[in-house]
Amino acid sequence: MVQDRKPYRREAEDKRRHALVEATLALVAEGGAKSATVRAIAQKAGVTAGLIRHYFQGKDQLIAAAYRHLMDRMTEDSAAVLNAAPSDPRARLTAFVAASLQPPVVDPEALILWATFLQETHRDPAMRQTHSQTYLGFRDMLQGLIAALPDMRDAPDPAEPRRLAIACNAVIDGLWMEGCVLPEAFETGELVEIGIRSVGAILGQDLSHYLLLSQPIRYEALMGHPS
Amino acid sequence: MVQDRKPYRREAEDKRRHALVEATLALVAEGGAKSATVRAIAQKAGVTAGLIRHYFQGKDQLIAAAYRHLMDRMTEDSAAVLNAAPSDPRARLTAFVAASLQPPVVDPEALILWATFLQETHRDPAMRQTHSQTYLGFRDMLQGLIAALPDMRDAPDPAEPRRLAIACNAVIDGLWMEGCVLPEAFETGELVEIGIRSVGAILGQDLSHYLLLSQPIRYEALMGHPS
DNA sequence: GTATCAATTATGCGTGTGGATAACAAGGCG
DNA sequence: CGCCTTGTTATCCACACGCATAATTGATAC
Repeated sequence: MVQDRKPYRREAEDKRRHALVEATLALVAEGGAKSATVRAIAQKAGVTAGLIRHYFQGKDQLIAAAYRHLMDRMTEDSAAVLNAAPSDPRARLTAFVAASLQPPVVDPEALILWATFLQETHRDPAMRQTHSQTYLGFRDMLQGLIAALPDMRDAPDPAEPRRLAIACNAVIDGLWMEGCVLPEAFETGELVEIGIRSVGAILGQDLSHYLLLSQPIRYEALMGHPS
Repeated sequence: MVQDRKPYRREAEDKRRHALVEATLALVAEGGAKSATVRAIAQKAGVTAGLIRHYFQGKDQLIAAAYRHLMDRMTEDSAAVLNAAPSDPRARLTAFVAASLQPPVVDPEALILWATFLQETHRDPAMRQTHSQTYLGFRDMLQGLIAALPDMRDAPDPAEPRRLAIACNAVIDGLWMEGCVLPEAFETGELVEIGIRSVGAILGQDLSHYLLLSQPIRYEALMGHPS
């Protein structure tokens, strides 16, 4: 009756928390919220279930941490695009929009993660705040790109840039969403073309010429895939 | 030891199925998918849990029926707008867009329902088909409204109406979404104004003048509220 | 009325869940 | 080398879940 206990290594707190968060994202991405049980998460992270309560107050807190982690990385990657983009404001905006509507970002798993956490937004104030911050951060970034456009100097209404950013953000979100759910319903590059033309129409600019210069950002590494 | 059994009435199959579906939607709307247990659904419908299996093969089938019911009613109400709308194509389109971006339609509960069922879309083929049919139905309706516009006769590309419908649909979806999640982040009428202007910009038309004629559709009665 | 049938309730089962607690061992330190 | 801290495992618990099945009762027909 010799009990062979599972051998283990002691790891740094950061590493363990990170592994648990990644496991949570992976499970939610592949099977929805109901697949992310404490036991499944622990198994995927290579530990036993009890360890979760050693690093998090409960499962809810782990879920919240996973959401925060996901959103932080999305924001980081979005910001990274701006750093690597060319100097022409129109090309930068075009690259940004195009990147958001291509396969790495447009990913069925990404939508599942997003929809899952969005539900919690309604009840959990912390989740709600995370969503709010992330959304506004992304939109502000977009607004900055728009404001840098040459024809945006003479704004009749000071609130105009905000409205334009909201509108362009909506187009991107809507196209991204359907591209994730029904990828087979759109031809390759169709969403990008529609997105660029729509954003251009809203802003009163023709951005089609800058499409060739755009390159996709690596936006999805964080979407439930191990980094 | 007299067992007082719960008194009950025998009801028509339609009525019972409908009550169970409504109870499911209400529970999902207020507490997410995890709140919609068979026992909770039965209690809200005024019956006992066992009855669910008498009318549905299992919980999954009940969920699928609820999703289908929700989408069918959304489509019905959307179509109803077209019947009651004025004859001017621009006014019709404007009324349609405006109705989709106002409080009755823009509703936090609506988003929760939508996001919850959207998750299942990834795994359940029946759910996926329901989504696909509903999305395309809505978009085709929008495309019909766009095609009726006076300036849409001379289309250089036969695929152009489709692209425009996809783009306008995306704007509406994106604005609807954020209006549901962060209602306090937008002023009254702001989303409608942005939506109308954006759709107009995409279509190359100025629809602002027709905004006064628009009236909201009663779109939300189906969103988890008892009809 | 009373027999009949099915709609509905009541009860129980096996499983899996999140959480609590005790036992253990890995690695640092003297 | 041996102790100690604590990261980690192992075990248990109370509960809720979906599902199956038996018992009952409301309505209908004759």
